[in-house]
Amino acid sequence: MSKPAAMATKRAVRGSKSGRPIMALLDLLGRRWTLRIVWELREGSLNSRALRTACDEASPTVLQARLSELREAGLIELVQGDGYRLTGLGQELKETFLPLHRFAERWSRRS
Amino acid sequence: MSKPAAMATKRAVRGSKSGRPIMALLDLLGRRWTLRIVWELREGSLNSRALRTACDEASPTVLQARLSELREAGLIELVQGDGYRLTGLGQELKETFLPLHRFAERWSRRS
DNA sequence: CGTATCGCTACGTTTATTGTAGCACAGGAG
DNA sequence: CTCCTGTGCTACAATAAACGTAGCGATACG
Repeated sequence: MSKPAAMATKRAVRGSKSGRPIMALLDLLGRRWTLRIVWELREGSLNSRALRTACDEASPTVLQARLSELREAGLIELVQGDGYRLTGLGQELKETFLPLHRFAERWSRRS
Repeated sequence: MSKPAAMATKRAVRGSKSGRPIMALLDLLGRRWTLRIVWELREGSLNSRALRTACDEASPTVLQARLSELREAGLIELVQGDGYRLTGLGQELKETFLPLHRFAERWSRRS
């Protein structure tokens, strides 16, 4: 019980010295597996095990860390018996990312 | 020529085992400073020093690494006498991110 | 030449991530 | 009740990534 999982209480995200929300957001999303987690939850909820499988068996240590951060950020939530899922805010973020899918296709065909 | 330049040409990005472009893209963007660099270049070109200043004095080591990766990915380019700037593809990516700015404002007002 | 700026790199220290193992807790049989 | 099974989550040593400081070679200008 060394870490109550919510000890940070919205601690300033790394690199967000400017105080601008966009910087804090870019910093949060610029951590390993964060974007991936949001992406994998785009179609519905996944429990922690399924999420781990979806994320190429990422180590549970960092995965739990990211899940805690995303929960603190109010982007995902843990629902009993249903696993993790995007919150309303998370859904909005997801919508922002959907065009990324199409872009990735064009990008993969770069010369 | 310390950089072999042989590794160029679209080397597999970390975590892109699936081969899906979106995974490679999410992985590329999920590295420290990558999103930030694209963001800082959204309004025009910046040389390496100015970019470093814009990115909260991030260490040049990782900054150069990200710039190399982004150049390999064809998202940015280095123009003599003008510094780094987004390529056409990079501009497309930027367009995808613009809604993120507005979202960040809503997100920062979360309860 | 001396100076200045550019893109970029070396290298030792600090921080983040990985991989393996396992915990506490909650249900559902038997 | 006890024995399973699955869940969210954590410990901990090893590895990889990022940091911070310093400085390189090349170029340009006086």
